[in-house]
Order: sequence, then C-alpha cells, then structure tokens
Amino acid sequence: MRRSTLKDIAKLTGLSISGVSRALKDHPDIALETKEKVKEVANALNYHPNPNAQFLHSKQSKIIAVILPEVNTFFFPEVLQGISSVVERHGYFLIFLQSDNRFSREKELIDYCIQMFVDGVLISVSSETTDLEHLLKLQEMGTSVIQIDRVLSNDLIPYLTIDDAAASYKAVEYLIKKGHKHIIGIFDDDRLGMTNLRATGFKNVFDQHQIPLENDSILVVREGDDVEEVLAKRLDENPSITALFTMSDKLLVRAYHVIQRLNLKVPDDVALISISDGKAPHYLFPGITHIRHSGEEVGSAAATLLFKILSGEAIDGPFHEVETTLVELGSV
Amino acid sequence: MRRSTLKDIAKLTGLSISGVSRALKDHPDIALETKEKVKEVANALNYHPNPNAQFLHSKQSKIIAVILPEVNTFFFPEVLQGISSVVERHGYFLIFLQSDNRFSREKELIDYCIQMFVDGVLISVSSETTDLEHLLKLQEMGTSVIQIDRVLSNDLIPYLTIDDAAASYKAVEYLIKKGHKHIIGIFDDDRLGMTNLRATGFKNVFDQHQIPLENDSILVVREGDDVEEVLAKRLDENPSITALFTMSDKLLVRAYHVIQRLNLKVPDDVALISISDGKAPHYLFPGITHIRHSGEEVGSAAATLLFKILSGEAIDGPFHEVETTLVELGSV
DNA sequence: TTTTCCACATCAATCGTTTGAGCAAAGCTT
DNA sequence: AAGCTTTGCTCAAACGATTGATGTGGAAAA
Repeated sequence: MRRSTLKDIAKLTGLSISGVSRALKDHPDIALETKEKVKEVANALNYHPNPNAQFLHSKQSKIIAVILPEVNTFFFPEVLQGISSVVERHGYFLIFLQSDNRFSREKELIDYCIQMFVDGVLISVSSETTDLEHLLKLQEMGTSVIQIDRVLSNDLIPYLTIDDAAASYKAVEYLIKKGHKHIIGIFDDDRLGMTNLRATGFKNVFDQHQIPLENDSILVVREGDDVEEVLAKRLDENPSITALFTMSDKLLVRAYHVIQRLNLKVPDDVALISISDGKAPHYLFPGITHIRHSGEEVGSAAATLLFKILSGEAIDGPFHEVETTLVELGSV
Repeated sequence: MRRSTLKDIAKLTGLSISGVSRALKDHPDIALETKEKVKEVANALNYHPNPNAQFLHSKQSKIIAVILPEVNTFFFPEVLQGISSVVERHGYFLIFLQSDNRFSREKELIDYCIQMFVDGVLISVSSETTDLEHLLKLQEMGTSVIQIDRVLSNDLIPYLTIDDAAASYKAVEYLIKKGHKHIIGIFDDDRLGMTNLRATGFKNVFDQHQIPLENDSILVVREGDDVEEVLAKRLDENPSITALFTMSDKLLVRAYHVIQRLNLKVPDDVALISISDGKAPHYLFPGITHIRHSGEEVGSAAATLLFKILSGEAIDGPFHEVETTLVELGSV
C-alpha cells in the first residue's frame, strides 16, 4: 500500500497541488466547498503529509534528543518518562541516546545530534565529562541544550537539578522532630558537587536546631570503600546512635544490609531515612521513609524549560531546580 | 551558524552540486584530485548531509519506534537499553513512545508511526489490548512490527519473549537439588498466558523428579488478593514448607515482607527464589537467588530480529524466545 | 583528417510540501 | 461602462540530496 501525496489528491479533485495544500490548511483563499471536498478525499486516501518533506522545507526537525549515561538504574527511567510525556504533548519526537557513561561516546552522540538537525537536546553528562566544549558547539549550531541532574555548572548552558540541600535538610529535620539526636549521615564521594550540597543541608539542620554535630556523624564513602565494615563498627561502638540518613538509594541498600546483618530492627533499634527515587524503599521491610526526588518531575520540568527556550521565551539564569517530597513508610 | 550544503561546497570548489555529491560518495566518475579537494572543503565547512533531504529522496526514515506501556517499572528500562544499542549500531534512530498502558493511546501512537513513516516498530502491547488490528494496519503500510515480552500471539506478527516455562523450571529444579521438597509457588493472575507457562514449568519439575505435588503448593494471586495473609497462614499451618518460589519481582517483594513480619530467617527458616529482572534481589537481605530474565537481552534480540526482517532475510515462524540465567545470591 | 572512445563533469528531474506572486472571472463602485 | 476590489485558484521556485541522461574536450585509433 503506497502512501498518498498531495499529488494524488490533486488528481482526484481536479485541483492543483498547491490548491490542495492550502485547502487542507484552511487557507482563506480556498472556497469552503472546495475545502470540504478536498478533506473528504484526503480522508478517503488516508493522507498524511510527509514529515520529511515538511521538515526539509521548514528547516526544523521537531526532534528532541535525550542523552543519558544509562537507563537501567534508578531514576533515569523516570526522567525519560517525564520528558517523553512533555515532548509528545508538544508534538515533537523524542530520540533516545545512551552515552554508556563514556565521554568519547557522548561526543559522538552530540555530533549525531548535529547531523540530525535536532531542535533540542536534554543531557545528563557522563561521569567522565569535565568540559562542555561539545555542548557549546552544539549550541552554536542553533540547538538548544539543557543539562539534567548530573550537571556541570556553566553560565551558558542551563541546567536543572533537585534542590539537594533542601532534600537532606528535610530528611534530617524529620528525624530530629521525631526525637532523634544522634544521627549518622552517609554520603557518596565528596568530589561530587551534589554530595557537598547534601552534606550542607545535613549540617544546617543541626545549626538551626542548635544541636551539636558530633564529628564522626558524617561518613563519606568513596568508590571501593567498605562502608559495611565502617558502619558496623561505628554502630557497635556508639550505641547512642538512633538514626541513619543516607544520601542515595545505593547507600540506603548498603546500610540496610549492615543493619540486617547486625540483627538490628528498623525502626526500633535504629531509624532509617534516605533520599531516594522511591523504588527501593518499598522493597525493603519495613518500607523506608524517604525524601523522594521524582525523576518524572525532573524530566518534565527540564523538557518544559526546553520548550520555553525553543519558543523564544526568556529564562532567568542558568540554574533551575525542582522540589522534593517526604514519603513516610515507617522506618523512623 | 548556518549549516553548509552541497551548494556551498559547489560554490567554493567551482564544481556543480551533483559533482560535489558524487565526489563525497567516491563515485568513479570523479577524478581523484577533485575528490580530495571536495572532501577537504566539506570538512572545513563541517558539512553533513541533510537527513531530511536524503530520506525524502530514499523514501525511508531510518527510524525505529519503540512503544512500551511504561518505562518506570522493572524490566522495561533494560529492554529499552538493549534495543537502543542495537538500533544505534545499525545507524538507525530510535524514537521512544509510551502507551501508558492504554489501548486508545496505543492506537494513536501507531497512527503516529504511520505518519512518521517509521521503518520498524517494536511494541509491548498495553494490558488493555485484545486485538491487533492496528498492528496489522501498520504492517500493511509497509512497516515491520515485532511484539516484545507482553504479547498477543498472532501468526502474522512476530513476537519475542523469554522462555517462561524453562525459567520457572530452572528455579524450582534448583530448589529441589538443594534438598527442598515442600515448596510453595506463588503466581500472578492466571488469566495471563505468561502465568500458565510459568506454572507449567513449576509443575513439570515435580513430574520429572517424581516428587508428589501437594495441591496447596500453588498460590495464585489476582489483583486485590491479600497474598500477605494467605501466605502467612499457609506458612504457619504447614511448617514442613522450606522454600518459596515467586514468579515475579512484585510477588517476591510481597513474600519477603511476609517472611520478615513472621520473623523468619532467609534462608535458614525458609528459602526464597524468584524470576526477576535482577534489581530487587540485590536490595533485599540476604540477596535473593533468582532466574534473571534480562531485559537487555530481550531488547537486543528483538531489535536484531527486526533488522533481519528489514534486510529482507526470512525468519522462521512468528515465535522467538531468549534464554534466562540462574543468579545465586544466598537466599537458598 | 576523421572517427571512436573514455574520463570527467554538468543538466535536469525527482522526492513531497510550502508559499509568494500572478491571473482570470466575478462582484462592486461611481 | 470603465475601473476597482475580491474571490478562488494556478504557477513556479524553494528546501537539499540523488541519479539517469547528456555533453565536452582530448587522446588514441583508423
């Protein structure tokens, strides 16, 4: 079955091609009667304009590309979902690309976007990425770019993340309100900007509530560190500790394993709270109270921001963030 | 910065547009020297052919669409990852669409694919989908279609799933080899084809090993059923039960919660094995031994199959499946 | 010298849609 | 009735790349 074109309709109606094109677009130059006839025929032929021809003419692709380091872990699938819904609502297409967390691949994909004439790119940079030359080049080619979640701050390229400091602040404040005073905060590699923000939020709670922060309250976990052992030891030596805060799902699961191994009960022996995308907390028993950073919201907010830019609207400053919410599941 | 075209190169080299086109494509009609000059200029201008113009001419889009019910749950993100890598390797684009598990939306998306002239579609049908008219229509328009994982069997539309019966067979056989005899199998809604296949695998193990299958060994969980209570009761009344098999991650987590609540220890009091996409088993303590059905493999196998069809190769029969593997994590 | 052949390039049509410009016929004004 | 506008349409160029047909100049062959 061949797809019908304007030409086919023109032949059947006796009109010219341009006449048909205008009729279908409700151009005022065309008589009402003619329009109806044309539309009828178009329907009968199951006509759809050829997007390639349209894009060739309009010089835009109506394509948004998403570049993510991966999609098989926490969080990113939700981000994709959020982006996808907004992009479809705007009548754009979404092409999805994975950098596999490699900078070289990321650059290839950016070149690919340039070739494809994509109108916009949403990217979460790979962990190897340290400069944004490739993104700047893309911008110069007229493509709008927004960074999501894993970002390198740069005045020229807008980025959108969750409010990291606020997230950990909320979590720890909740613990304190529930009467906990001796809390250990467990953090990822402190070379990441995100870690420092979350640690700041953690400390701020103690300041605000004028509770002294013991100096072994913060546990930083670098790649390869044996958190399990360190944490077990600390819990053992310091029985006054009644609560744990973890800054990510990965750390939550590891902390949970330690607690189980020590035969401690949650929340009776030790309370547990985390920043999380909201999956793991439901798997564990009891469910883990957490600060949910919704990937979906991040995705849709980023996409919305992108369309603002595409429509020519001004955005204020490169930095944008989305709120997080507390989900109580009984681990505190 | 405007993108350069063949015309620009033609102007700079003094050649005609068609000469440039042929030079870049290493056409034998063009002198070697000329080719080199053209390529140099093309490089300097950072020339890339306009894909819309190419596709308009070649009448194909080089686009593969993936339609998934959702992407925020188990399994599907991995499927997407698997598809994505294969599609990119073939130099095609991947557009990603979500049906939100609604049949009406699914039909819209199919129309969308028709409009977009996509070359191929990989689809996991929504849970509301009961007939495949829309997919057949798409096929008639010349688009190749393959169903993944959640499928409706149909002789005209190829589909690819995991080997469900083999997966549960492997799991339960493993339990039996470890000395378990009294096993409860927990299954989803038995109106799903997948459930019956997995239940068959479960039963076959007992047949093969000539172990009697008690008639309360199978627990079917329909939407809204309170598995927690039923399972707790059964474990309580029947202390000879030493192992549990769950056919999905969702059931695994629920069973795990029951076990925790009853204060039983895994694996000492009760062993636990599941069919899983491999995420949840790592979160729980101890890690849950499982039969991993890799979404990535399903995705890449489906995409590979699609490209076989696109290249005109014959495929034998509509039904295709991928193997699963046992992952031992210490819950048995 | 004329014919033949080849290497190298150009011409022009094509893919399907959009859009400014042009044009005939009908309707309106004075 | 002559001049003007309006209505309703067609023409043709353009978007950028591809490709079959065609042309040209020179060298070799006759």
